[in-house]
This record gives sequence, structure tokens and C-alpha cells, in this order.
Amino acid sequence: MKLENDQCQCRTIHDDKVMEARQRELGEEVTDDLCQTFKALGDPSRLKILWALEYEEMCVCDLAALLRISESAVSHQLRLLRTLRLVKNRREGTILYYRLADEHVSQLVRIAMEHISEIK
Amino acid sequence: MKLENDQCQCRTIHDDKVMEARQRELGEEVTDDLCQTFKALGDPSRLKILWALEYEEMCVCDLAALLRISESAVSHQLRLLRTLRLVKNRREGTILYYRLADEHVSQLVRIAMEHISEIK
DNA sequence: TTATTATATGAGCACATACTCAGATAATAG
DNA sequence: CTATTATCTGAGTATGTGCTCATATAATAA
Repeated sequence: MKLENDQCQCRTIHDDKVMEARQRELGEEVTDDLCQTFKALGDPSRLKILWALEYEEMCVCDLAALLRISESAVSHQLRLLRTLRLVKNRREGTILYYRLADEHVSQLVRIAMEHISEIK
Repeated sequence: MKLENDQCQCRTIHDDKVMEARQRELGEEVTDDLCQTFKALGDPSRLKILWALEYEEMCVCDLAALLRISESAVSHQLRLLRTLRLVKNRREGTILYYRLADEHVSQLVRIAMEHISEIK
């Protein structure tokens, strides 16, 4: 058992493991991008929006009616999902129809469902 | 174009779509469980922990040294990950070695990486 | 042009959460 | 038993975030 004090007072028991793990570490930017994606899926309103859009495109009004929250709230969430390129939209007159940007959301939800069904 | 005011002042443009979406809606409990899982992956410290454990089991000290945060902070996060059955541990004397509970975390991270790499 | 409809957006607030700190447990050594 | 080591945990705090409200913008209709 080995003790080592560095400036942040961290004890390190297995230096070799820590060193190896550092080789494999994700960059800060990649980590943050991944977290933003997962965080987007980690809110009930946004997850419901994405789940609804997996089946067919919908407008802001429809999503607000479905989730029983304000259109403003939906719009705020859609902006975030747009920024993360999880949804896209197309305009038809004054109406904006939103849809999933790609297959990844569906895949992520499906795997997470597998997980929660196996641990219950 | 159809206007309909219910008690929560929501306009619904496409009643049919909303009705269909309601049939497919996830239950509240499933939604919350999914969100908790994604939220767990949506924090940089927890994601780094999970990413490290994907390669090999590690103890609290090692993870604290790797992430350069306190052991207490690591322990708090590991408790959450344990509750969500994302990690497991085994005891060897006073040391607890943590590892991933199943394959789902790896799969989720891999798909999320695909997503962020395709949108850059 | 003005009016209407659908959506977007900034500010503010209430609640959630990730950390620190102090102290409690659990296993082992002497 | 006591001392030490590794980990856990509750309370407090600072930051983050999801909503509401008011207002702005964009496309269409009259």
C-alpha cells in the first residue's frame, strides 16, 4: 500500500491504474459534448418531446397540448434540442414542424429502456 | 386550421397527431426512470467515472486522484450510480472496487459519441 | 398597411444539484 | 481493546436549470 500526497491532498492507492486511466481519458470538450447530449435526454419534458417526434413530426402547439405545458416552455426546450442537433424543423407557412435529426435518439432511448427493465 | 381552447389554454392544431401521440406515450414512471439514467450520464464527473470503470475496476481513492476531486465527491456520485444500478462494487479488506454493472453504459456512450462526431 | 397566428426569446424566480466540510461507519492491524 | 485506513453520509452553499410572464419576431390574411 502506497501513500502519495500531491498538492490537492489526493491519496492514490493504485498509481498504475490511474496512469492507465489517464491515457484513455476523454478530452474535456468531448466529455462536455457527451454530457450535454445526455443532459438533454435527462429532462422529462425534453424526453417526452423526443419520444413523440420519434413517431412523427409535430409543431410547437401540438407538443404543448401533448405535454400539457406552455408553448413557451416547449419552444425553450426545442431551442436547446436544436442547438444540440437532436431535432430539426421545416417551415410550412407560419407553422414549424419539428422532427428528430437522426437515429441516435431512438437508439439511446431503446438501450436505456433495456437497462431500466433489467434492474427492476 | 382549427382552434380549440381547453382549460389550460392550449391551442391544438393537429388533434389527430396529439391523440396518436397519447397512445404511444411513455408512463410517468418509465419516463422518470429513463431521465434519471440519462441525467446520471449527463454530469462530467459521473461520466468520467463511468468511462474509467469501463476499462477496469477502480476504488474511490483512485477515481478521486484521476478526476482530481475529493473522495467525498466521488463517493457521493458513486452512491447515485449504485442506486441507479449503473455500477457495482466488491470489497477487498477496507477497499471497495467499483465496476460497471452491465454493458448498457458502454453502449450509450458509444452512440452518443457517434452523434457528437457527426454533427461537428 | 394593420391584424392575426405561430413561434422565439429575455428576465426573473423557484427548485434541483454538485460540491465542501465535518463527522460517522466498516474492516483491519497492533 | 485502540488506532488507522477507506469509505460513507448529512448539512450547508453556490451554481445550474426549467418554468412563467411579457414581449419580440416571422409569415400570412385582409
